[in-house]
Amino acid sequence: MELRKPKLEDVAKLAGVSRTTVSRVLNNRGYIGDKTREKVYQAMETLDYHPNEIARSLFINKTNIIGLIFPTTNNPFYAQMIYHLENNFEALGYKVLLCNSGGRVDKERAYLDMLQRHQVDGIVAGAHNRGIEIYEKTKLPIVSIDRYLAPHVPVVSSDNYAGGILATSLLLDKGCQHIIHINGPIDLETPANLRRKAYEDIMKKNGLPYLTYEISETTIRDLFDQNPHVEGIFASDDLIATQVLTEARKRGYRVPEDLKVIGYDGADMTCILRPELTTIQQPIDAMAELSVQLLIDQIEQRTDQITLHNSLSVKLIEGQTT
Amino acid sequence: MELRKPKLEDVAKLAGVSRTTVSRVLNNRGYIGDKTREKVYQAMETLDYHPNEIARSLFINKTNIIGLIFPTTNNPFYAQMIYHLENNFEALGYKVLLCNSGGRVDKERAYLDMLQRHQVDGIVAGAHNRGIEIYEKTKLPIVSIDRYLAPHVPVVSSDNYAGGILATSLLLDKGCQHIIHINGPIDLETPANLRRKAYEDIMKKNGLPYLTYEISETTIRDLFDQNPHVEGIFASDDLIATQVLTEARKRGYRVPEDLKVIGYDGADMTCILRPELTTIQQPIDAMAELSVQLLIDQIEQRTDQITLHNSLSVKLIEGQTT
DNA sequence: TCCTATTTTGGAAACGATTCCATTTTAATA
DNA sequence: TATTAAAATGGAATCGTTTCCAAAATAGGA
Repeated sequence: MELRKPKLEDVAKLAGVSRTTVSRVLNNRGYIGDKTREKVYQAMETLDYHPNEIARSLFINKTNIIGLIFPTTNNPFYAQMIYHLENNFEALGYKVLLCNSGGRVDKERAYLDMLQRHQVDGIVAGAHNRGIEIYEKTKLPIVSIDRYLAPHVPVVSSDNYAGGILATSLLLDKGCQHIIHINGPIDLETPANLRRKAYEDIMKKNGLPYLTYEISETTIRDLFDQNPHVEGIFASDDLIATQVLTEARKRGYRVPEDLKVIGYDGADMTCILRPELTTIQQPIDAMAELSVQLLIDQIEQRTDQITLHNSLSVKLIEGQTT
Repeated sequence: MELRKPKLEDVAKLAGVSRTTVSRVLNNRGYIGDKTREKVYQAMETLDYHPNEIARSLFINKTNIIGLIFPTTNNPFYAQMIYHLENNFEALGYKVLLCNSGGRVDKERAYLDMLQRHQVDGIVAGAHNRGIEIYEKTKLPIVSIDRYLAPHVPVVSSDNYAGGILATSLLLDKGCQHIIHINGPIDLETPANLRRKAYEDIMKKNGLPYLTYEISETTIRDLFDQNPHVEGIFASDDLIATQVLTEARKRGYRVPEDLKVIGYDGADMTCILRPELTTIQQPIDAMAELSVQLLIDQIEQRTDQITLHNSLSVKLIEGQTT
């Protein structure tokens, strides 16, 4: 009863030709007689034949699959990045295998291993764990988003330092003196570290005290408890900035009169859900596009075209929180 | 110079055993002598051998890959759904191929075809296009999120009708008489239609006029232009609700005094970014988990365990917009 | 009509794993 | 020690394609 999926050989048999001929029709390669081609198409139609891409991949030694490793899709920045990566790859005939590392080193390692076994043609790595040595030794085409992986792996990022300067300067220009920065977890090798450096550099340059909190469950409450007179907060991403806003309103601060807040990322969803938030917007779409380009260049051996460090510029989006 | 990836045969040769033996070590199957196993592990180590999953898949006729078809990852609801789907599948040893249909029928068709060619073990379909006949004829295990696909395809959804009742009732209870509903695009076969039906039913039952707008570029402005005295708005998702809030504030409405707004979905990101929004929360995590369960049941032929219609209950999250 | 170049086709060997079956080696029991 | 069962190993076929090579058919020109 359980009838097998039709294979190329079944098509060949029904059309009365050889496997070779069917393969030629399928791939439009070499010489093919018109009536033969027609017969083959007919046979495919009647059998509802779908070529087995796995068998094909095995032979041609290419899968047209790209691995995407990110901490999570459940975050406006990554969600948008992944969306555009998928779109761009799809347009070029590549499929994407999605891996959520969840910020865990062991998961990232396991995924990396899995992707290699699955013979992916390349990887876009956007997770931020430290100390994964596989990146060093693999010969696989890789592009990294916002993290140094190995000497030969190109990195795509936005200009985090400039973004940090932009954000801090804005708060200073608006008259803030007492400015605090909130950073993501520092054990992750995130680009946020550059944003922080910019903040600290410019505060130093202006002779002002600087203070950086590392985000945790209680960070935001602690910050307000310990610094009731804070005038400006630069959060290293929009989610943190939003939580700051929420807490500030709960405590009766008027924003932007008493307190100014600026975030970072400026993903589409954030801009819709929090249009009033001032933020530094990363060019997510352009970053995705460039990453795809760089990966394809590696896959197709155009290694000469590849610049190792690619930094795209950010943009200030002024809302009503500054 | 360009040295080939080591294959099973290379390992066998180096270890001085047969391919069969190496395969046995690899899969922990059958009898294996201890010293032999050790030799094989050694050889794998020195060669940095990674088994070729493609070749394996071809033989065992299983890929352990699941196709995910959704309109986009760049939306809090889908982003969270995809995140949990991926996590649950990963825990069971499955990988996911991500497909963004972008709401286009032709893309969904193309993806479906691609997934079949790639021999995926199953599909979770969360896109909402009409008239895709492939779902009717394919023998592939499928689970649909929130859409009827074919008689034999199980559907996972939340109780949209109850959600619509809940939302509309709340507005009524809070004293609204003039309540308007905003729906997504009606040419998509979305569950929003049930939410709308609930809204219209209950308004009728209360002898009140009802009015549904279909979302477009200008819908929200039109709505306010044409109904300046609107007291309550029930939006079919949180993004629309947020845009309503933004426009309302721009026009000077006080929320919730002059106007009450309720959304739908209640995704984690939305709750962080818009904590004040009242919404109907779908049990996204549970929906994902159940979908995975239903798909695996099909893949492993436990067809008796499968209920065709699975509706999970929703929850009212009261914020400050009502 | 014959010869050569082009077009059209098919046979068989890959691709890198797994598994069936058979064979050899080792261990256990009488 | 002989006998038998269990443990350990290997050979060859297979999964569904593609491609190399050779052969057959057709067409074109002298």
